[in-house]
Parts: sequence; structure tokens; C-alpha cells
Amino acid sequence: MTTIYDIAKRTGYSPTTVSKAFNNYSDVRAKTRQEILEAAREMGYLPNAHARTLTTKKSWTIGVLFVEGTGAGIRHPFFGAVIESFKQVAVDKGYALMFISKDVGGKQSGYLENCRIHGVDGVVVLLSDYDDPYFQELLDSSIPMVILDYETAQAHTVCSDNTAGALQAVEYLVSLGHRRIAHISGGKGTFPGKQREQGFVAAMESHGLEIPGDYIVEGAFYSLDSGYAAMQQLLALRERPTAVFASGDLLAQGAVMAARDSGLAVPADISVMGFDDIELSKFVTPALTTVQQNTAVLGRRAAEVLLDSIDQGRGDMQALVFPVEVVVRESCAPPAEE
Amino acid sequence: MTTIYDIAKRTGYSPTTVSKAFNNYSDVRAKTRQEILEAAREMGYLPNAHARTLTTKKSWTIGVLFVEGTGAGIRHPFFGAVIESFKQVAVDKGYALMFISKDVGGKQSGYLENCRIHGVDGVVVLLSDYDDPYFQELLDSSIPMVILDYETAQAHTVCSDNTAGALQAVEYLVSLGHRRIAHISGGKGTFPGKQREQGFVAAMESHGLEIPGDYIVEGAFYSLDSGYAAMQQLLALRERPTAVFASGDLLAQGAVMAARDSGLAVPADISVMGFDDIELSKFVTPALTTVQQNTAVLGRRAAEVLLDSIDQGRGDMQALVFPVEVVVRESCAPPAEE
DNA sequence: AGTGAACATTAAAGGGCTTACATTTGCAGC
DNA sequence: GCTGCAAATGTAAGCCCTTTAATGTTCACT
Repeated sequence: MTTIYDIAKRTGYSPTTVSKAFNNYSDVRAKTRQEILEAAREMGYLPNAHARTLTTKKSWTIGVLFVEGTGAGIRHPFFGAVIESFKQVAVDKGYALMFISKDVGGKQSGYLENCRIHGVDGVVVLLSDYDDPYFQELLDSSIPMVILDYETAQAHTVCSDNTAGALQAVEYLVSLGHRRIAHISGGKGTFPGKQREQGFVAAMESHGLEIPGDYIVEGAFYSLDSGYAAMQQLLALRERPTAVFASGDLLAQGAVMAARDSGLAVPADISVMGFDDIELSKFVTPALTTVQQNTAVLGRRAAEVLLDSIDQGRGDMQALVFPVEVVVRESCAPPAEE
Repeated sequence: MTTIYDIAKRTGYSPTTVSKAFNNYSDVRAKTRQEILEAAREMGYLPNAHARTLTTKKSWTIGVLFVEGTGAGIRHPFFGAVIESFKQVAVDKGYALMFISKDVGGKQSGYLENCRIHGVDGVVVLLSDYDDPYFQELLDSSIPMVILDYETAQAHTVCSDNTAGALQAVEYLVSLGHRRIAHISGGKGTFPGKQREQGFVAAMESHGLEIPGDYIVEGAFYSLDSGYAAMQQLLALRERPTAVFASGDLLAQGAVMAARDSGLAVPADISVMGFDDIELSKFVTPALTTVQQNTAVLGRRAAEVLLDSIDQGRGDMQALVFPVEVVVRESCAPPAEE
């Protein structure tokens, strides 16, 4: 492994000058730099990131906290799309992404600890359980951080406008003529789930529509199965809804399947609407009408906010909220005549 | 930031002893270790991974080369599932995962260069374009490496049995009574695509079935669109196939959509079969009959092979091949009477 | 020739950790 | 009380890089 000392020896300059040549210091003569760079190339020199980090205290590494243990992990369709777009700008600015787990080598250590050990310059958080004490510990630290799908004054946050999204969804269903609209919630435990539910309630009220107590049912973990189960409950009601707005696309798809298994056609007999617009939703039949989150923008802006925060230091926390859009496909239609 | 020196000062021991205490050296007295660990805890000490790496030459980091630039990235449904399972065992053994890109900070540097700079202990490769010169450069290096979906004597590789998979697919279609079976190939540029195509050809031959020249059409990039286009070609043929075996699920789904748009019902009028069993395939209508790759095993075994190779050093290269399985769903049926 | 500014280079320290080797301690055995 | 040996601890160098402060050079101008 060649080091700057090797280059120094070979070129006759000192290690200092070699280092400066690489770091574009103005006080090394153009010709000198040429010589050094040339020698470095010939010798196959590559800087050692660890050594550099040790002295500069800057690792050019960003920690990624990604949903773990839910079985989905990296496959999480929404976060996966966001991190992909995040990655592009981070890499472009010279950062590498490193997954930070809370249990490494079989021992529970926590997010903060592992961030410190690896000296990450900042952290992007894509978690679904924001009550996790290890997350809280990290949140209380002073590591530059951007969090997705959450809001807090303690860090920069990037969200879609869940409330408005729910509102638009209801608007759309109402515009089709629906009045008995139910909601499959993502659960109060999750931040977006709560917001979407609130948006739903508010939107219904603003239209003077009643929400029977059993018209809001919880779908745990945004999973297909729980969407299915939730829909079964809704279908068993005496006064069955004509449309269902689900807090996530997988929930919605589960609902569609439950409806179908009960002999109901979607959207002819009952309309179903989702949230997120994951890739899946285009391909199912009927293609899912849903509220689309702009994952590309979410990821990009999250990266920009984080990198700024790394550069500028702790400033005012930003809470970015991005608009969403109803994507009309095939799973909603006017209610059947009664 | 507390260092072992701080702990040394506080406890009265030397930095050496402190270091040894953390690293479970046998030559530090139990009581001494206690004291030191206790002090460390109180002082909030955490080891500095970079400093440690600098001296030990071991970073406890694994580089991940993941498809870039195809638009899918981390969302790649098959590789995403594999890396998730890979990650679990790597993390469990104490490794962290770091994404290695070829262009960092806006300049082309290549995979090998970035691996060296970050001193990764090993690399897992999930790429689709194995002709990339930067990948070749890495392959020629001596970094411990495991590659997915590829075979070469230069590194450990982990694959599904693509040939057998294609064979099983054909068997299944034949068992339903099909004789005019076409193939939408993943393209000869991709390793699994080639294997599946060969498997298809061999299987057809073994059944004495003819493959008209235009019964094999290439679907670039395994994308939905190209599956759609490929299917259109097949449907335009004078003697249209009764079943189509596609090299990937997205291709298959594209084919299904093309068939539908041509007024054909799947599977009543034409059967379509895929490969991979990505998450999507369960949810589309008709649910896709496909050849399932066992991503959990693929990822786990890839990790095991790589970690062994890191520990044991360069030994014989392993080429692991795992069996696949036909998952029967709804997209295939006996051919229509003629 | 002498002065000072501007430029070019270097020595040395430091960042946090490990490790080969050296030294001290404790204690059994005489 | 002394020797000798194992156990326990310490010294110091080294990993590779950056940076501050100091030294050395050049050159324009009086």
C-alpha cells in the first residue's frame, strides 16, 4: 500500500508537500503538484480514508437508519424509493452511505453508539417506529440528522403533506358521489398514519359527512394482511361503506382482495383508494387509485437539508412538507345505485 | 470525545492496559478489566473505528456494489430482497454495510478505487451489467468478493439454478398441454438471461418441440415496457404461441398487459409464466405463475461465503447454485381448443 | 546591497488505537 | 531474605494523514 511517504521519497519532496498537492493548497507550485500527482498515479497511490478521518474528524460518511426487523427492510417500497434518490445527491457531493444497525455483532448497542463509533457526519432516518428508545437517544444527540415521515422540533424533517393528501382523497371520492366513506388507518402509532386519519376526519366533517364509529379501522404495519382483515370488518357492517380510503397501498390492495373474496367487484360494488403510490399499484388489477408521494423530491430534498446542516452546523430546524397528488386509476368509481 | 488515554489517566492504568481490557486480552486481571470497563461506561467512552482500522487494517465494513443508474437502484426487487438477507448475517457477525459507488463527488473513480479508499474487508456484488470495465477491474483485484447472478472462476459466486428453472417452467407448461411455447429473453447481455434462454432451448428440444426463429424475443433490462413490446411481437406472429415463458416477472407482467390490450385473456387465451417471484407477482391479476428464487437463502449463503473468505483468505472459489421452484398461481392454463 | 513581501517547502506534532517487547509485581519455594 | 517464574502492566513505535508554525527562497524595489 503506497502512502504519501512513499511518494515523498520517490519525488524528493516532503510528505507535507505531497499532502498539500493532493488537497489543492495554493502554496505548492504547479510544476511540483504535477510531478507529485504523476508519481502518485504511477505508484497506484490511493488516500486512506480512515487516516484522513482520524485527523480531520470528517468521515464523508452518512449513516442510514433503515427499518429493520419488520421483514421488509431494504425492500420497503416507499423508503426504498426515497433512499435511492437521497443516495444520488449524497454520493454526488462526495459522501458514502453506511447502514447503521442497532445490534451489531450480536450485541445491543443502539443507533447513537454505532453512529459515534463510525464517526458518521450525519444521519438520515427512515424508521417506522419512532418510539424506539434507541431512536430517541439519537434524536437527543447533536448529530446532524434528517428524518423522514415524522415531525419534531429536534431535527430536520421531511414529510409529504399527509393531511392534505387524505383531504384530496376524500374530495375525490366525494366528487364521485360517495358519502359513506370508511378509512383503514395505518395505526395511531405511526406518524403518517395519524396525520392521514386526522385529515380524513377533517375532510369528512368539512363535507358534513358522518363517520360512524366503526368506519375507522386500524390496519397494523401497513401490511396486506391487515388491510384484508380490516376490509372484512368493514364489509360485515350493517351499513357497508361505498368507498374505502386506506392509509397505504398495501392496505388498499389487501382491502381489494378481501372485497373480491367476498364476491364484490372493485370498483363497481365498492371503491378503494390507497396512499403512497408504490410501484405495485400500477400493476394490480384494478390499478389502484391512490395518493402519490413524490419520493424523488422527498429523497433529494432530505439529502440537501442534511448536507447543508452538516456544512453549516446546527441552525434552525426545518420541517419540510411536500404536496401530494391523487393519481386516478381504476379502483374507484361512482357508488352503485341503491 | 473520550479516548483510551482519558480512561488511562482516570484509572491510573496505561493506555495499553485499557486497550487490552477492551480487547479481552488474557493478560489483564479480571478486577482491572472491571475497573476499566466501569470507568469507560461512566465516561461515555466509545472506540473510534477509524483509529482502530488504521492500525489493524481491518475495517469491519463490507462494500455493497448495487445496480446504479438503471433507475431502480435500491428498489431493484430481486437484489433488494437478497441484500436484505445478506445484511442480516453480516451485521450479526459485526460488519457494517457501505454502498460503494463508482462516481463519488462527481468524479469517475471506479469501484476498486473506492473500495480501497474505504478499506472494505470484502465486497458483495449485485450488478446487472457485468461487462462494466470498472467491475472487471475489481474482479481482477484480490479483494474478497462474492458475486450474485453471475459465474466466474475469479470469485465466489451465488446463483439460482437458472437453467433448471427454465427447464421446470417448460416442463410445467408442457404438462398443461402446451406445445407452442415462446420465450421472452432477458437478453444475452445478462448472465441469468443467457442461462434461462439456454435452459429454455434445451428443455424444448428434450421434448421434441420446435422453436420457430421468432419465438425467442429479447426484452431489454427486464423491464415492464420491454415485456410489453416483446409480447406485441409474439402476438403479431402468424402462428401465435399458446404460452410464453418470460425471463423475469416484470417482463411477464408486461406481456400480460400486452395480451390484455390485444383483447386476449390470460390464461384462457394465452398462458404467461415469469421468473423470480418478486413481491409484485402475488398481487397482480391474474397472479403470476413463476419460478421462484429463494432470495433469503441466496443472501444468507452469499454472506457466509464472503465472511469465510475474509477470515480464511483466498481459497478455492466457490460457485454456489441454488434450486428454484415453480410457484403455480393463475397465469397459466391448458391451451385453448383449436 | 539591503529590506520586506510573497511564495515554496519542511519539521514536528497530533489524531486514537494496537502490539511487540520490556519491565515490574507477586509469590512459591528454598 | 533471596531467586526465579508466571502473571500483570507499561513503554514506545507505528498505522497514514493533516496542519501549524517555522524555515528557506525568490524577487521587486529602494
